[in-house]
Amino acid sequence: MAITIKDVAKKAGVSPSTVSRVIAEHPRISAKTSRRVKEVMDELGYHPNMMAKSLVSRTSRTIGVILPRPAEELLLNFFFYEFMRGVMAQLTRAGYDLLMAGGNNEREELETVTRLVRGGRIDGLLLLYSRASDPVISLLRKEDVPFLLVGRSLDYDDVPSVDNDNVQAAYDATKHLISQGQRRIGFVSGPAHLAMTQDRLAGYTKALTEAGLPFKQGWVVEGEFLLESGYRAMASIMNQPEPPTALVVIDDFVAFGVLKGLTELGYRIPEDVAIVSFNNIALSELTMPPITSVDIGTYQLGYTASQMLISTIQQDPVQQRQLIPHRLVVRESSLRTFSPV
Amino acid sequence: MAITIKDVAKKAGVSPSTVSRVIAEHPRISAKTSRRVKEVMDELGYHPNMMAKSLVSRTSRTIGVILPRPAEELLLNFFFYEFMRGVMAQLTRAGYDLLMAGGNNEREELETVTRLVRGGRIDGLLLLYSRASDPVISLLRKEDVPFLLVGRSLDYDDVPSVDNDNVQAAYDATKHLISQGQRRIGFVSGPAHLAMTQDRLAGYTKALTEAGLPFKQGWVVEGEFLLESGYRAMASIMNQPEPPTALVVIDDFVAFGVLKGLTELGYRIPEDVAIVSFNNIALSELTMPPITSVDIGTYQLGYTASQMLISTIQQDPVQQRQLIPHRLVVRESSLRTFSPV
DNA sequence: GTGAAAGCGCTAACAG
DNA sequence: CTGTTAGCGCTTTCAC
Repeated sequence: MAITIKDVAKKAGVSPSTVSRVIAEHPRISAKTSRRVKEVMDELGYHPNMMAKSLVSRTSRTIGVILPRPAEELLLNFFFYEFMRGVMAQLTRAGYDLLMAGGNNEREELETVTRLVRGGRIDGLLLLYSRASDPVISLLRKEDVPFLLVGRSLDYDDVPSVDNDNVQAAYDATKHLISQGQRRIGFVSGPAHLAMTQDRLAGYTKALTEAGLPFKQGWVVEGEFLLESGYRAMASIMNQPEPPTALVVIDDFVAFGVLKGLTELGYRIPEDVAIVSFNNIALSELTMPPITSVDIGTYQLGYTASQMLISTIQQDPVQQRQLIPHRLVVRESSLRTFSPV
Repeated sequence: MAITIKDVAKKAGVSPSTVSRVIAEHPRISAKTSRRVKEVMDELGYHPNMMAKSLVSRTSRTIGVILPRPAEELLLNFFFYEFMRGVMAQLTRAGYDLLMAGGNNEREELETVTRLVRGGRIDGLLLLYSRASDPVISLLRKEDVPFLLVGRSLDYDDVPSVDNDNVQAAYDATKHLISQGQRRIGFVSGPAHLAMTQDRLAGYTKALTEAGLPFKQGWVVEGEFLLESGYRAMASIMNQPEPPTALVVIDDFVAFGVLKGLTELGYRIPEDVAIVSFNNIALSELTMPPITSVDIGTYQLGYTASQMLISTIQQDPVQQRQLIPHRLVVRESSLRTFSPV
């Protein structure tokens, strides 16, 4: 039998309510009593029963995270651990725990969320994706549950979220290529239904337009976040009368495929084709040549996401949408000067 | 105010206990009542309050996972998501939730575990590392909390765990090189204090010995699970009078560095130096050449780990230690025949 | 400043 | 087969 508040009370010669007040740091409690009770708690190794506490307080000091299904985003593979470290760092600081849940399909997912929310297991929810017309978001809004989206909702623009400025990031990446003297710049894209893809494509287009460079439909290939995606894209994109001499690639993972495809086709990087990519995963600097990539601040995304969510839960004022700064990490794959033509 | 068991009871014209019995699928309840109550539950959108349930049942149907600190294992970056998917799949099936916690240092970590265990928040714990003389394990044993280790404990051999047969895996990998005609085989190692490193080194040595091949101290380099580790190792290992013509590398991540180091030194892979590695992360097939790697069944590790832990919690008989099968995925980096010498 | 008592939502004897 | 009753461990009025 675990030690309860009563055991502490008895040994300290006070009432259970006093012990409770000491735990809650109630102001109207004498310093002496407080000290005495704390001593006894230590002696006995007392730890409050969270279930009882939650039952009466109607909060769990726990936030939920739905583990995305693999189909959704393969890039999570390299994103998830770092992101969760950021989340955990903030949660630990704030004294919250994290409950991870999931479902094998949309229906199960919705059921899980309902169960957790209605069952009082979580005080808020962190969402790691942004599908169009997401029933989970509708549910959370209806039930008035605090939640926060990592990314951007395509349906609502008043959804609390933390994100990168993907338009600006792609703009910067493209600008970088332009500053290297590139004029024929293509774009290897991701799934078109993702906000991230749309935003990065927009930034790319914007940079081209501003610089008065041509935008060619044939220079833009849509792909998946898959191993082969970038690889395959090369056959089609480079097999044109006037192929691009530089590529903005949606993600490092895809960029590895691009690199491989180009090499096999006999192109040299960056001499024949320069490459800029996104997400800056640990391996970007290990390829040959190392890939220039936009660091999206994965840890910071997680840290800020949980911070905002907790603020929402505690009804502190928060801005609806926060942007995490990105940073272009220039490596050889994009440098004209690296090997002058 | 959420719907409680009382609301359901009133509307269904029964007592709260009857509703409770219906939820628990108690055998002595009439089919009619059961149906009626379930109808009402659906109508009202009732979901049981988990806190109240846990309080009285003294179980939380939740297992804990301690998020390892980054310093511990960088290879977790590529391991974590896949592993967690396996864990979640099994937990969802079994109707358990997952609580993730962590600490910034050993003391905090121990405190967190104590808090969760004593506070009744978790029924068992999944440990993702195996430090020598781990205070967390001592605590869990003392408190008699079900737990399961992923990997192998260096201190106790009666700790419930799920692991790969790393000796056999390294043996197989080395054997493969030998079958390719390799006779001078080196080993790029990881941190020596890890059981995984020790086991793989043992398997490597065993294969050499069995084949009557020389084991040279200079052909074995210890490293970290770091980007530069494999890269740097090449300078020292290849700079010997008789350098190895094949390498067994502790991890894919390190192997990327090895690949890069060798290429820069002017060696061709696999013609001059053949490579076999471990963990088979998604990028192993994207390098040039693609790397032969031992797949360790990451998803399966997670799935089995939670399965075993749940069995332990439910006091079903479980074997203390379970091994997940590995599988050598042969790619170009190890094939002599690929480009005959 | 502290204690007594009621109750959070649920389960589990004990009756009937 | 079902209802009544008594808590699980904690917080929180309401007294004093």
